[in-house]
Amino acid sequence: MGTAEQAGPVGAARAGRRADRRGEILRATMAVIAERGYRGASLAAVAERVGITQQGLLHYFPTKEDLLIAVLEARDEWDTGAAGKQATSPWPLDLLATLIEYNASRPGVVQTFSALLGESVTEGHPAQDFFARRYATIRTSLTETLREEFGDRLPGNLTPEAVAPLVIAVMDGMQFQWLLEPGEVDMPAAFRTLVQLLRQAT
Amino acid sequence: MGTAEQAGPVGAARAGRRADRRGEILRATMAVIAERGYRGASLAAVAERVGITQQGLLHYFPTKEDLLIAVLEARDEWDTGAAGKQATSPWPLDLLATLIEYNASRPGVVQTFSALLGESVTEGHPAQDFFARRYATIRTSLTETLREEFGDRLPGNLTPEAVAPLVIAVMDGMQFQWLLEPGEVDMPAAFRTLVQLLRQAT
DNA sequence: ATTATCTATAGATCTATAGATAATGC
DNA sequence: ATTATCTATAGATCTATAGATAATGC
Repeated sequence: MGTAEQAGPVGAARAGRRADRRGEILRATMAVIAERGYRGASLAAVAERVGITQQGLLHYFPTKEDLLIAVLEARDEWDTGAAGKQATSPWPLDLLATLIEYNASRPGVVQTFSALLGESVTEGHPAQDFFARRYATIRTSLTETLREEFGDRLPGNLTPEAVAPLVIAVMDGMQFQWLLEPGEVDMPAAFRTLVQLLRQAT
Repeated sequence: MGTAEQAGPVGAARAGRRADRRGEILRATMAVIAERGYRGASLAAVAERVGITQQGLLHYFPTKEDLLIAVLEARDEWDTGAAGKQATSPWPLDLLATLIEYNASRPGVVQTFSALLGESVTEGHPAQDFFARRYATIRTSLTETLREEFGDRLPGNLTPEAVAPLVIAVMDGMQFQWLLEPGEVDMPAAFRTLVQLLRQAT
């Protein structure tokens, strides 16, 4: 969902006031989550950033959890949108490398989702489902990618199924090292290193 | 946990009542952090688990942050202790694989530190230094390990320096996938897959 | 009318301080 | 004496509900 446009006035006013405000709130929420995590993010802090009161914010998102859900949905749309309009089409490794370079230029977004990922392993966290589903989807898609590029066997006689979770782990794990010591690690280079490791002759 | 030995009889009472109590508190703290993260962990929840009041707890650790620091110090000791008494001696890859198998049998501990790692990327989190230092140390040590096993060049003509961060990223990243979907991923197997990838002939 | 915000506030928590009381160790 | 805990409480927050008021769209 997300696009709740009653909009559709005369010309076509992009998204409507309400949708604009919602977008503004979502961006503020992501920023506050990056700074303090979801549990540490207060509605008041988000509202202040938008320039309204905490109660005004609840007019758009009735509960704090609704706000988080909306952030996760926006991410879902971004993911599938960036995947070239087809949620199912697997990304070639080189395109993934490009995505990682893009991420490296947006530390704020990386921080928001790394913080959420970390929190999501705690009991009853509302983002648990999101990340579990996301991993399942990405593992499947990446397995397909690897099979297309390498066939049924990769170097070391490994299967695409076995290697896919590794590739994902490298992407996630590097984000933490990079966020903590941006000067010490080169996230895109690390991914290229992995690709090089995979592509060498058997 | 569970064993709350006030033991310490005549002979030489291993650690003393106070030290026992502190240990008990630290274990309770780790459990609560695993459930709710550090920011979400309340002193009252930790105290309740120990069976004292929140004010009683502050007798042992004057502030909440002191409590976290103590948990991180305990982890530091565990790390260097497990490293065979020598903080500097690098672990061979096969020993690392064993460590990961051990971790796979202790989801609680993994969850505590994964949650902390995630939180640590948020602004001013008190565990930031701990994880930054830890990564720096592990990267150095693992680089040495790789150099000992492979020399200056790994498959794909890669350097030990370039590969070390990857290996760490795999370990961290796999923990998140495993915590979120324990049935779907095999953490020790993933690490063995990585080792296999590294060890194949060039 | 509907939508966007605001003021007021209830009801929970949370961390930390102050000071009392009971138990333990010399 | 020192150590372990407790009761009482200050002072901040936090989320969410209730209800008023102003602005916008037909």
